[in-house]
Parts: sequence; C-alpha cells; structure tokens
Amino acid sequence: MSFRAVTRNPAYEQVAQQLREAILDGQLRPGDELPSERELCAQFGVSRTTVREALRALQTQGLAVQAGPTAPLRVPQPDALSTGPLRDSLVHLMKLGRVPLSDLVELRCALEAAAVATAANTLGLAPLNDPARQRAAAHVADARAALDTMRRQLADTPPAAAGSDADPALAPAAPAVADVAAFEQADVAFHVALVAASGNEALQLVMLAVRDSISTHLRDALTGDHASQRTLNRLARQHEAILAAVEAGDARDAELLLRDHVIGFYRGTTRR
Amino acid sequence: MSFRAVTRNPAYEQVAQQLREAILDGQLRPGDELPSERELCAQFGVSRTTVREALRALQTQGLAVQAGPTAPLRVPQPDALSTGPLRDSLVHLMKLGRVPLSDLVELRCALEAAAVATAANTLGLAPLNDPARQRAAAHVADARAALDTMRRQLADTPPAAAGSDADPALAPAAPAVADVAAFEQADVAFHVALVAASGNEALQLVMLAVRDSISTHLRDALTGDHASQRTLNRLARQHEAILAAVEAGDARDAELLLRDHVIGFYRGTTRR
DNA sequence: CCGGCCTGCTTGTCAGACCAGCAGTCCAGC
DNA sequence: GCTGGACTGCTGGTCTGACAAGCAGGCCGG
Repeated sequence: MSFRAVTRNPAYEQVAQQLREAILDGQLRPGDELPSERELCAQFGVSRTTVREALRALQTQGLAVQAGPTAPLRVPQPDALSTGPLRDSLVHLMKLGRVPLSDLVELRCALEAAAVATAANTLGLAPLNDPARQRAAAHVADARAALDTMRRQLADTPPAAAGSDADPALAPAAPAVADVAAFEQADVAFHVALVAASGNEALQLVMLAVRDSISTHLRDALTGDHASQRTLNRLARQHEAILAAVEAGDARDAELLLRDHVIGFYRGTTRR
Repeated sequence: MSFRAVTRNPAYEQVAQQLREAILDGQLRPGDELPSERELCAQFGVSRTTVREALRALQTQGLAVQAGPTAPLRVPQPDALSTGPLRDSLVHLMKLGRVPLSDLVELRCALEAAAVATAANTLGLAPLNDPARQRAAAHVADARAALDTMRRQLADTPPAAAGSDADPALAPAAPAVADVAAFEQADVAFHVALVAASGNEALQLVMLAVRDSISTHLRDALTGDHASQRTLNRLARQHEAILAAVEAGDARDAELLLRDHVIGFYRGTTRR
C-alpha cells in the first residue's frame, strides 16, 4: 500500500505527465501549438531524446497531433480523441482478448438500444422548445436523409423483385449499379445519426469505436459481400420501422426493433 | 476511405506498426518478451532512437508493458488493456470537456443493465447443465459474497450517531463503516461479478473502463465522503434486490432495479 | 516591384557514449 | 568442497552532437 506509484518514473514519463496535465487542465488549448522539441528540452532540463519519447507517448494517446511531416505538434480538437486512440484501444482489446464477435454484437446492441430509447423518450416527452429535443429532431432528420439515400440507391438498381415500395423521390438518371460502398456508408450514417439523437456523447463515441471494431473483425473474418437485393431491402424496411418508432417517441418499440435489426444482420452475415 | 498510410510514415511509426501486427496477430503472445532494443535495431536496420520511440508508442497503447525499471518489455495479458489505455482515453475525453459525467453514467447504466439482463436470462432460461449457466451462477455467487462483505462491514460498525447529514464539514471523522476503502472495493467486486455473470467479455471490459473513468472523474470533482450510514444501507438493499432478480431469472426486473441503483447513486453523489 | 536565394527554424534519424541495475559466472579464500 | 565476492555482460535510461529534409521568412539583386 505504501509504495504506490514509486515503481517507475523515468524522465520521459515525467515530462509526458506534465505535458498531459498542461493539456488536460486547459493551459494548452485545442489548436495551440506545443513548444518545439528543443524548447521543451530547455524547459524541462532534459535531452531531446527524452522529450521526443514523451512527445511520442502524447501523440499515441492522441493528446498531440501533427499536420505535416515537419509541422509542429498541436493540441487536437477533442473529438479527434474518439476516432483515434479510443477506437484503437477497443480494436486492440478485442483482437488481443479474442473477444468473440457475438459479444461485440451484443454490446453494440445494448449501446444502440439505449441510444434509441433515449432519443425516443426525448422526442416523446420533452417539451417542444427544449433545445435537447430540437437537437434530437435534427439528428433524426439526418437519419431519415440517410435512409432516403439508401432507398434511392435500391431504386436505382435494376429491379429484381416486384416489391418496389412507394418511393416518392426517384431519380432514374443516376448510375446503373448501386454502389455498395455508398450504401454501407449511408447505413453507417443512419446509425450514427440515430445514436447522435440520443444526445449522449459517451454513448456515441463508444458505439463508434465498437462498430469500427466489429467491422475490422468482420473484414478479418470474411471478405463479405452479403449484399443481396432482398437483404438490403429488408435493412431499409427495418430502418424505416426503427425511425418511425423513435419519431413517435416510442422508446420500447424502438429498442426492440433495433435489437432485431442488429442481431438479425449479424446472424445473416456470420456463417461458419 | 483509403487515405490512411499516405499521410505520414516516419520510421518509428513503421517499426511500431510491424511490432503491433506481430503482437495482435499472435506471433508474440501474452507473456512473451519482446526482443531487446539493440536487437530490434539490428532486425529493423534502424537506430536505437527510432526503436525506442516505437516502443514508447506501443507502451502507451498498452501493447507492451514492463515489470521493473530495467526489465524487458513484454506482451501484456489482454485484460490489462481495459484498465490501461482504454480507461485513459475515456478519461482524457471527459477532461477535455467533451463528455459530461451524466452521459457516462447513462452509458454505464446501459452497459450494466444489458449485462444483468443477459445474466438473468441465462439463469432463467438456460438448461441446468449448460456450462454458460454454471459460469453465470458462479459469478452470481461471487456477487453475493461481495454483498455479504458489505453487509458485514455495515453490521460491524457501531450504530451511527443521529444522521444530521446536512453538515459534512462538521464531523468528517465519523465514517459510516470501519473501512470505507474496503466497502467500496466490495461494491466494485459486486458490480464486476454481476457483469461477469453475463458471460460477455466485451461488455465486461468496456464496463470496467467506463466505471474507472467515472470514478476518476468523481475523485477529481470532489473528495467524496458520500458515505452516510443510511446511504450505504440503501446501497446494500438495492444490491440485494438486483441480485435476487438475477437469481430468479427476471431480466426485466434486474434491469430496472439496476438502473435505479446506478442513477440514484450518482444523483446523490454529484451535487452542484 | 518582384523573384530567387539564403538563412534559420522545425522534425526525423543516426552514431556513439555513459550510467545504473541485474544476472550469471568464475575464481579465491575459507 | 563450498561459499562469498568480484567480474563480466546484458538490460533500459539518458545525454551529446551531428546531419538530412522540409518549410518560412527575410534579404538582396535584377
């Protein structure tokens, strides 16, 4: 108990710690440049080697970023932290820990279900002039836009099935083949917008990381096409149902529909 | 999409990347020692400076740990990643002001609720000889043991003086239990065991990081006593109720009770 | 006034050196 | 023979000084 942190304090760790604190305490603010390496040498009274190792640590944590090859390090905008180190941590954890895909999917399910429930409650219960409600509504609108994009791409594809539902905006002048990458991108945008509608930053960040981790996992496991016309149509229909439930403020429905959607998707994708 | 590697590839980044892949691909397994710095210099044909910066990056990501001051770097056990870099990422994000505490609490709620629901379902639905069920039962037993520990500490404490709880500054010398740290430790053990009972590794790892991140935040925000006798008794009662629901296989009850418990706790703790 | 050069910064990288610790070895003295 | 201490060779941690490449700004000549 008595010998806690005495274990190791190399000079580079101390330097890194001081810089970290300066950044996290706001003495260095997002966008600010860090002093040059040689300047830091003078400030801390250590050699450039030591300073560089400290900076490499900060850089790895995402607390310092650099624009160009010879550009100075700068304090990043906070949201860069989520796409960088947080995502990497999760991916490493899953890869190293041999976490099965099913666990990850269940985790994603829980996160996203909580998000849509919160979003639905916000829309269903909050007063109309509540700024949180307005933000949520804006994100839901984004989700709807993404859904429309998916629909449009489905419609542009040569019709294989007769069930072409009622689609108001059709643009037959678009390229012939549906761009699978773009479709997936719209799918991502849909889910991201939904989670954003919850207004919970933490939920959103972790969800993004988990999602990323899952797709990395999938990419490693199989070079999936999993893009049959019927599947895509089913995805779009499920999206529509989820969105409707959220817009109606029905948290319970939204949650259940989303669980079905996510679990069904991954059940269809992973066959082995 | 694919604008990844074009950005920058200093030598230390390349070395770090190769080592990363070796670790994540399992060429180097948990517990293995990495080659010495000088050896890596020879292998990669770079100077020790470069190797050291790469190693510092790996170390920061938690993909390499060292025991003693002059000990060689080794590949960590996977679960060390959750308490290390993942936790740090979350803490940094919060400190940079991007994520309010309430969001994190909601996140924790969602994670833990999903866990107890899964655990309850496993106990309630799985056949008796299902190994998953047996694992879950073992973890639930752990949870009960932790709860008993909390209870015992509460019982060992002399009945507190009349709880005039409105003045924390007056009598801080009267702890509600003999050993507050041990009580908290038992509390942690309870929640960890519950989540472990879900059998979902991913859930457990992320939950640990989030929980850690929250308590760091709290420790920074207030030197919490938040330990009135009545509060602690209430916590124990809530634990009992949650545990009972899980043991009874009642997922819905377990989820709701847990949400109340977590949210209530943090509502009582954060006053501002 | 404008363009090119030059100087001075930055980061990236290298080579070599030294220190403090730890482990294994090996020899001397008991 | 056995034990103790010195010795040797490793490890990581740190420093020094040097050079290349890239960028910015100033300065000088046309």
